[in-house]
Amino acid sequence: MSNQNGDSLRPLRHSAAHIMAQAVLEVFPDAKLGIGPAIDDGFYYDFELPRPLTPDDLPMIESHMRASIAGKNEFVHGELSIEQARAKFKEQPYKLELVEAIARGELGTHGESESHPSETVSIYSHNGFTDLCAGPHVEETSDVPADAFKLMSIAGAYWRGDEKRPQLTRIYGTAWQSKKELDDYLWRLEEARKRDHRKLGKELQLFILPEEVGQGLPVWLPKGAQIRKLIEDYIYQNQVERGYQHVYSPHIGKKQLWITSGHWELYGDKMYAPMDIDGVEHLVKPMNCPMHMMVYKSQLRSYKDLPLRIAEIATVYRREQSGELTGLLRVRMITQDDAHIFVRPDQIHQEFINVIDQTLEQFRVFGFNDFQVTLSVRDPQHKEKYLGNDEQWQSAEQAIKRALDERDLSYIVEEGEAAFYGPKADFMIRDALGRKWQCTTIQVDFQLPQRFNLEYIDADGAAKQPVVLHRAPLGSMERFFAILIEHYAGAFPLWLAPVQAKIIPIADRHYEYAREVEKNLRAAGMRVELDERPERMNAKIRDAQLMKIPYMLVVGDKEAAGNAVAVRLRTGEDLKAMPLEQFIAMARRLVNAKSMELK
RNA sequence: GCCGGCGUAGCUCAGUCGGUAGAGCGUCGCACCUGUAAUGCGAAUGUCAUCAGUUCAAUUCUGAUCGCCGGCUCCA
Repeated sequence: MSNQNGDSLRPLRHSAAHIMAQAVLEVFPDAKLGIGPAIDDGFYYDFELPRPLTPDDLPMIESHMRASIAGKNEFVHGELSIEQARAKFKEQPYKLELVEAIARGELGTHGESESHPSETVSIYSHNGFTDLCAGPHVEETSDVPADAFKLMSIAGAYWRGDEKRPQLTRIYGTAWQSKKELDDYLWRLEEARKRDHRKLGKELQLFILPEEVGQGLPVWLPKGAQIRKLIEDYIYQNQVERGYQHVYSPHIGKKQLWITSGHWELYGDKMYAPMDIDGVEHLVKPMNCPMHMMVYKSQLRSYKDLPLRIAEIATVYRREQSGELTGLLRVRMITQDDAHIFVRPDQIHQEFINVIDQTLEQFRVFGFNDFQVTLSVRDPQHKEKYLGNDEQWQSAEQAIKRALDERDLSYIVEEGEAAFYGPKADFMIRDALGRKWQCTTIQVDFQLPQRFNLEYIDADGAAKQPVVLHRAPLGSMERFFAILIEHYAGAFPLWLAPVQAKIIPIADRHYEYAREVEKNLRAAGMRVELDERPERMNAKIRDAQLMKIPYMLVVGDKEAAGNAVAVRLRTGEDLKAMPLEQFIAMARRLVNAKSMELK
């Protein structure tokens, strides 16, 4: 979770990490130290320990930390030559590795982002403990308030993020200026957990992930499926208005399709094992690209046909690592709002703008205004890793940059993060717990047109190669739905609410009128349910409230007499009785406007 | 996949220092007929994740398996 204090809290968190490292060394004198940076909401430190750590060990480490804090020891900054550092950290193999990396210029030496070979390393010492550290730190240990830090969890983390290196024990902690800030932070975490899509998905009966079906394979329950259908209908309509043509394609196909596309070689390990069908290997489709290439090739294309926009809300299957699966955010069945746009090189820029506009429009409709854009470009040092010539890359990267600039989007450029087939722009959204997830991707592709021999006949009569734009504005239905649930905390706007209104008769004698109301609202296109359980009105209101249903329509003697409904909003507001026709008109207006409001 | 934690009724959870388990909600039945967040009474409900081992006896101890949760880029 980011916050404005992030930077000012860095020294405090850095120091807390150091105090923790010393505490761990007091408990485990043989521990080997990895790294211990300050992070968004706290700090961590990686250790190689003689035995596995359990959460029960944390209070003991915390109490060592408190003792250290009470000692009021100064943090002293120093510099060592590489030689001195090698001697100083000779018992600490991980630190030594970092010293060598700094000497070679693979790591920044003083916190700067660029790195270059260095003659010296920066160190900090307190109370006889010296650590390799760029800093900054607080003045003394007691500047870390003893009641404003907490060790949160233990995790495994590969040394320098590399699966092939040893796995160290990571201890996560959080640290703040005051106990109140810590309590606020813990409270925010608690609130975030309340809107976790996995919890709400269960409570609101939106989806399940049955063990019997398999990991990462969701089953959408009626209410969740209703919402998804509404999202898909919106996407479909929006795309038709923007000149897209929708297609359907098979869920399996010959393996050769993905060999041709190059995906098999790169992502073969993430695909489900090929199946033999009459002696020919087939794959469950891991991406749609080849299918849409077939659509393009189904006839000879003219330059006048471009851009040709081929869309499909299509499900693909990918074998994501089991440990990476998270609710609906990371699944093995992925339904993309996919499309491939075939353009002439001179159309890349305009079409990129079109897709950006489409993405922003769609996000806005769903109530999102806060995301982070990254532009992934080629690593200029290793141009050989990418397909396509300099001119193509430069013009494509420039086209994307100009498009982002023209739409006033700030973005981070990530060199070397481009796909091998072309540059891309990604949009990230945060979930309730502050984790960032990629939704949108817009990619330029020079490779597929070549691999599939795509052509169009240009104005001069010559056959030329189109460029393909891959794009998925919302990303996947699964991930987007998860983020949507958390964004609204389950209280969906009227146009998306699976049940828009609950009809609540007060007594048995009102059932007949209640059924009439139900019939009229259904006829008016509303999604309504009638609560006919033998419960009291109060209980029915409570249950509708817990299901976050936008409207509760109470009907009793008065309403039956006046062909009315008493409208209660899920916000608790009472709109009092109004004629049924008036309620329908209000709801219809709000749905058509895709409004977030309920009145 | 790897490290750590967890796995008890549909849901949320308690419990058994080894003697085959309980609450609330939900479900079902009966009564109540109610005006804006839980009416009362009664009933049913579990291979205590799975499989093996130790034991007279395992839901409890041990091991394996499956699943879930947190973590595995963020500048020593």
